[in-house]
Amino acid sequence: MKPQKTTIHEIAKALNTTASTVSRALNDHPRISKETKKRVFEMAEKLGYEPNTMASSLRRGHSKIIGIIVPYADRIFFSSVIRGIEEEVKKSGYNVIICQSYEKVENEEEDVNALLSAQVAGIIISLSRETDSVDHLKKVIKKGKPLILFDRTSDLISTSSVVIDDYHGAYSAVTHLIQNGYKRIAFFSGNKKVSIFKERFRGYLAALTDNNIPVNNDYVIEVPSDVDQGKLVTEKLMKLSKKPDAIFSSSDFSALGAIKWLTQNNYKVPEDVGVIGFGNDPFTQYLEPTMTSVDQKSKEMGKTVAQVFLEQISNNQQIHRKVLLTPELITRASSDKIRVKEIAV
Amino acid sequence: MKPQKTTIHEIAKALNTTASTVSRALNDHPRISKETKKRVFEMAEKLGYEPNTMASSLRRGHSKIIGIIVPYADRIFFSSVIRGIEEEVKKSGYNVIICQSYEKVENEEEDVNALLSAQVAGIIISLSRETDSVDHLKKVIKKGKPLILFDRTSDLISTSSVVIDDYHGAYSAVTHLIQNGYKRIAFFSGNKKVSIFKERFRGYLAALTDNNIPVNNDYVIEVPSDVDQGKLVTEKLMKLSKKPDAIFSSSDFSALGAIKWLTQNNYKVPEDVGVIGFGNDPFTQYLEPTMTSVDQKSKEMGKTVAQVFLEQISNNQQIHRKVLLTPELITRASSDKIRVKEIAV
DNA sequence: CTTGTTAATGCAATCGATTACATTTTAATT
DNA sequence: AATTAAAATGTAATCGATTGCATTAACAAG
Repeated sequence: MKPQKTTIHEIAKALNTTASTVSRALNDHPRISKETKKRVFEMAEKLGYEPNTMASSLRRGHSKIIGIIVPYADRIFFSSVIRGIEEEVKKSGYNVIICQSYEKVENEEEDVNALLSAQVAGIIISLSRETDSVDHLKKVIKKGKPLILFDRTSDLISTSSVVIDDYHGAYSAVTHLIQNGYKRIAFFSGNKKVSIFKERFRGYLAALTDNNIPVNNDYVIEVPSDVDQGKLVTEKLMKLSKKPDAIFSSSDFSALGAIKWLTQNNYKVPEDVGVIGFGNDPFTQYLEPTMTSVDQKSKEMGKTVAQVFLEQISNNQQIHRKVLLTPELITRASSDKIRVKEIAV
Repeated sequence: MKPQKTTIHEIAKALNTTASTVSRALNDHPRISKETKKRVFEMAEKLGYEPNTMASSLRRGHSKIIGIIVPYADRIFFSSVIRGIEEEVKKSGYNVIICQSYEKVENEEEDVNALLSAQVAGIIISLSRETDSVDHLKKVIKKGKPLILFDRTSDLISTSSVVIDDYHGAYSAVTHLIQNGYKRIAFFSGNKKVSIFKERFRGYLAALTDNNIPVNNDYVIEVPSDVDQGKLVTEKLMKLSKKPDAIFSSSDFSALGAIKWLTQNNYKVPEDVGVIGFGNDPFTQYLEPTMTSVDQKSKEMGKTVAQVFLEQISNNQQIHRKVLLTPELITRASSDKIRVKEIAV
């Protein structure tokens, strides 16, 4: 009852030839005659041969498996990127191993080690929030394997990366608010030490400046990505003598908190206060009002990451590519003062 | 600049011993002296040794990688199960490879083959909608490897599975509606050929019957899991001479459609019509009103699947376990007529 | 001092496939 | 028919770790 396995040796024996010939035939080696190839394939089929990729990887020195490390696999952004990667690399015969860091560097290190031990072809990673040392990543490069960072990157290491243009995303969101007649625009920032939030802040400032709107420091607040925190901060903002008339948030969740607090306190969104989030989480389209948000192009990001990886693999030199994807502002009701006005007229 | 690699042979050479001793020392073999072990570990550390799990898997005949096949990796239910699995099996040193079937049997077959070729330790799968033949799954069992189905299972194959008790989930949802005073309860079903929807329908019927509420066939409708379809069907329902006063939907999305249509047409939820969805998608908690839904225990399901897998691996016999998880009704505003009344008083 | 016993280590085959380097076969040329 | 080039296949080492079966060393008992 033991699982019988067919190897190239059985095929060889059955055909009265050798494993090397069988191997070459299966790999369509030019030095093997057409008839032999045909016989080999037929016998392989007949014996139910299934290649052992592990053995071949061991010999070849590299597998067709890519390691992906993300903080959490069930966050829509990450799962969407993962989907994009898998979809793309599958075409070239690669599979993906998923590891989760749970936002801990230690886990990241362990994962990198496990993946390298498993002889992955390369590693794709979105760093945990607390990752400040990158020695474990350097190890990947030292082994001569492609390392690609996405979304959460680091300046401490020189390698390929794919991120969205956070500056541009913020800039276009704020510009959109201004064009819709909002003037006192607050900004919910994430931790400004993190590059993506730094960039979004820069975009916010630039949009204001370019439109000759003075920056009000009371309007710039660090808010964790969380509904309740969003509510809290909104409440504080709306107690200012000079209330903001719009909020641009670095996170969909704190933006949601803002909308919730505002509507519960009889402010109308978008008429009284416009709101824009960041991330374009699926829930944004189901809210009332529907929420304008900056889409992070997660699937496209996955696809791009995959392409960079494949490119890196084929020219096996360590060429570092930095790809900047342009995020897309998805305009919905929460920021659309103009249309609301028109309809009212 | 080639990536230098340390193998047990280098360690052996450095210590003037042999690879077998090193191997045994690293694996804490009882026949190796304490001093030797210590020397080996120190040298391994010094030389930056990293095991090649591929080589060891090849020799041992099995790897520490589990294959997971799901229709789409970015659906919250699946990504959540995946997270649960990864979290659990990581403790035992396993990694997971993710494959997507995109709801196609052909892809499923290809994935199974690729995974088997990669010598995975076992396969965990949620079937694609159209999977009616299961030969590719039988192959897994024939190879003597654990096969575990979750959520979307099949009667055509005898193996372990983990699903939620859909009957119970529906039963408790409908009972909850009845207890809240609703009497004319409509049911949005999925395709009733699919077992999970069949079960939910059974639960719906049983709850009505047990409470002496007659079943009205006009109230039972097949609706694709889709917001717009939900709206459409709701409109039809509300045009009946005897309008329903509650809707229990097999899907959060069609339930959302119902809520949207109702509120847009001046029906109050939950006062005029109660609504309950199925799935407890994250968006349900952000709606206005927040939506009651049956939680599918996705993370727990992942954890359970992982445990069944590990159990199967250790007693390497093919014991088939069928686990039925109890879903949880998450009551929120959309079905809570009573509380709304009390607050009004 | 020989024999027996146990502990510690070494030897060599093995997992399944690949590949550099022969060797043999076939076909072409003189 | 002999020579030679080209085509097809075979031999054996290799990838890195594991493991059954010796072998050696150390020590105790007779």
